Amino acid sequence: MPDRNSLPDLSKAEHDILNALWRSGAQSVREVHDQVSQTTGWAYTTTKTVMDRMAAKGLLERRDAHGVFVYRPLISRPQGLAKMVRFFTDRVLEMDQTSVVAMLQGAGALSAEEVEELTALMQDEDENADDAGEAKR
Amino acid sequence: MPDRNSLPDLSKAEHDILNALWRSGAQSVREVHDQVSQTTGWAYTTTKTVMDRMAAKGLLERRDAHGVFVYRPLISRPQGLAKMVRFFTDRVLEMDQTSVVAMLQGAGALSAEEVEELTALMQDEDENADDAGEAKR
DNA sequence: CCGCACTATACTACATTGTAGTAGATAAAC
DNA sequence: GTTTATCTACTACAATGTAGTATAGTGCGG
Repeated sequence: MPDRNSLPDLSKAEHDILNALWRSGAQSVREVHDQVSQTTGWAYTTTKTVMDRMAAKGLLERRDAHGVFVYRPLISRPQGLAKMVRFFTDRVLEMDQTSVVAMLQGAGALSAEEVEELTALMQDEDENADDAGEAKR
Repeated sequence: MPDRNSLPDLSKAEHDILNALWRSGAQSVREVHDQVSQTTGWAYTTTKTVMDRMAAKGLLERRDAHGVFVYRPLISRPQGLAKMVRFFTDRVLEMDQTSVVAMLQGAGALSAEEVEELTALMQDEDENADDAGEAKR
């Protein structure tokens, strides 16, 4: 498997960027910015900075398309969601994740395949027993 | 109303601390640390630093109890949850919040009163029309 | 009584993230 | 070709994540 292992722990800003990319595919900073600025209110350079840092970290792939850089997400939505859903259920709500996943499915927030992938990922993590203290990121 | 207005935007670490306090009431750094370190793996001083910063920001009240400082949360769980649930539904999942709130209720993650308070808070925010661009924090 | 060990508290430190401004390079428009 | 709009790169600074070190009480073994 090419994936190092252990999903990335995404920040809020990173989620916003990824959402735009997951929604509409690979895009330039400008295109992403036009989407996220609506909800975030960010300056254009903020979007740019976050995206570049993400590319540097290997979260996005940056490619020159006729003079302009286009960014492509290197992780799938379920992969990105896993940690966040995990944090949300375990640490914010202190509840079992099954209800949440069930809800996602019911509400149509994720496609059937996405739900399946997400479920598998979260299960993996359980097995990896990433209990406290070890291996931060 | 004593509350300035607009709920705080809590970080993940802050949520962890607050959860311990909401769960077991006002506690010393040591007591909180014994709880959160299990899931976070933090060093004692990390817990301390975060809690002190929260006190400085007015999220916690710090009081000397016979030589040891005891911290008390200054916001309720629904207040703390509001922004996070909001972010989660709007930005991470891009879905309507009603399903989420319904699920919280169903799964017993929140008490009936908490759900009610949370619902009211999120509604307020909607009305306050805190749309993009203005008044960050 | 006195110094030692333990704990609490305070200060300092350094990396990452949040959020952006400014300068230089290009390309498009006159 | 000079001006103008973009894109990209570099820089900046505050907040957060994560902790180490230094100092001050405090109770214990002697």
